[in-house]
Amino acid sequence: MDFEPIGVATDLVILTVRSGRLEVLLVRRGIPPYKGRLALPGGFVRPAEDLADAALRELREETGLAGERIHLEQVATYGSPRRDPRGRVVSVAYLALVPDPPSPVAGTDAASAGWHPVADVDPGRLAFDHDRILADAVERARAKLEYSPLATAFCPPEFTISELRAVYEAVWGTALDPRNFHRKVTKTPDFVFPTGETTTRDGGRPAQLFRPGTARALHPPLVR
Amino acid sequence: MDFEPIGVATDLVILTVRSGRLEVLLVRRGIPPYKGRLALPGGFVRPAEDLADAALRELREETGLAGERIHLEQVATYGSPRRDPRGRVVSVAYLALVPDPPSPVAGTDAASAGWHPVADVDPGRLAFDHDRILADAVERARAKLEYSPLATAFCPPEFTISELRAVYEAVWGTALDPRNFHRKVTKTPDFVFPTGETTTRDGGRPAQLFRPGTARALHPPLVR
DNA sequence: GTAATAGTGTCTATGAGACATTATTGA
DNA sequence: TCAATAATGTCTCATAGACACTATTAC
Repeated sequence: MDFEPIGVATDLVILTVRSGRLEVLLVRRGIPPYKGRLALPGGFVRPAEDLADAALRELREETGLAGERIHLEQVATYGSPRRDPRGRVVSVAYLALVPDPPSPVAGTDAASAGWHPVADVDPGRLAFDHDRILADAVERARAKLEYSPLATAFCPPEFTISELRAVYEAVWGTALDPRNFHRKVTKTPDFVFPTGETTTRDGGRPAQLFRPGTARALHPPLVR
Repeated sequence: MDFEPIGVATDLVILTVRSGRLEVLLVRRGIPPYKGRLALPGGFVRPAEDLADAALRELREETGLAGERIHLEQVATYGSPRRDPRGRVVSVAYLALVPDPPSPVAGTDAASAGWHPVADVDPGRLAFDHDRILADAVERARAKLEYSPLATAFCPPEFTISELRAVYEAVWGTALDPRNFHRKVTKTPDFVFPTGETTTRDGGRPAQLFRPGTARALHPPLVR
């Protein structure tokens, strides 16, 4: 077979919502190139490893989270010849959404990993082309909230409509009308299912608890 | 740098609309594996070549079309360890939309390349995992017609509203009301711009000619 | 009681779909 | 004349957004 070997890596954009803000997991690089700079977690794909498995492995190494409660999807592949000064590396970027509070960051790179508000990540501060990758992944997440039940991936297994709304407000950066939001979510078929339980953890009148529904797309979509 | 070399290729899903049908360009493989089977055009990325440039090069080799009038976008990357029996190959799939009638298929692989109605491509007939790649790309095209002005990429430089509607009907496989379609398209800001010219090539009363507008997204979206 | 949040009801403007009607060409 | 397609207008129903109002807890 006639081909030039190229390094294939995966980079992860791991997002969560904490205290009303959209945050991303970044690691501080301990070795050149870009030593000392913040970067997305990632690494090379192993010889017999599927791309998604490589992303899941990185996710586990960085957060200690296993796959069940995690939404993981491919975003895009970045392959400019000069994106890595060490040589030709093509990187497949994945987007992961984890509930708040995520398991404490643990694993081999634990010391250098931490959560950063997406709004505080200045352009040009990240290593490689990770600014672009982060921007593309965040835009993907924002767009998918409209027509998919993705927002529940940011929530604990059981959540209130208010908590779900807080996810939308954090990701979109806009305020939503609580009453219209409640009506739209509960009227969208199979978006969320009531558990029958209630909670007062948000204060005020007890709120119904819901679990993620079976819908894979929202009809009609929620609009920004 | 510590990585296992992996072959990186691009595969193209080149779509057009001909005589009211959505068609895809396929090549018949002359060598193993999958000798004699239909496949998407594609090839390995060169050492100093960007991914999109590799896709453009393949497009030019297969269709003789240069880049200006062509819509090209990345769809997804496929990297199952066993997707190519010859060894580990990761393929970045691109979607290309070309106007009808496209330039005659020419180039090195000309003899084996031809247009096939997407509806006639039976599952399991294509080489490698190209069935899946084709399905993903077609679904991407269908979805993007709703909220982007992408359909104009299937049209000649100047087109009528009827011709644009024929694109939607071919890609979506549904009939649309000509009157409501006309109203929605012409009312969507910057979707299409009138040239001031008319044509009678579709028969009947002369129709205004339009060029693609400057909009990058449609507000509101056209719905299927 | 007050404060806070949950949840329901109502009004209105907008937009989508159905479809009538008129306009302009070729044969 | 008729046939064909283009383009505009009208009607109705559904829904999104604004917001009044009631419900249920903690203090």
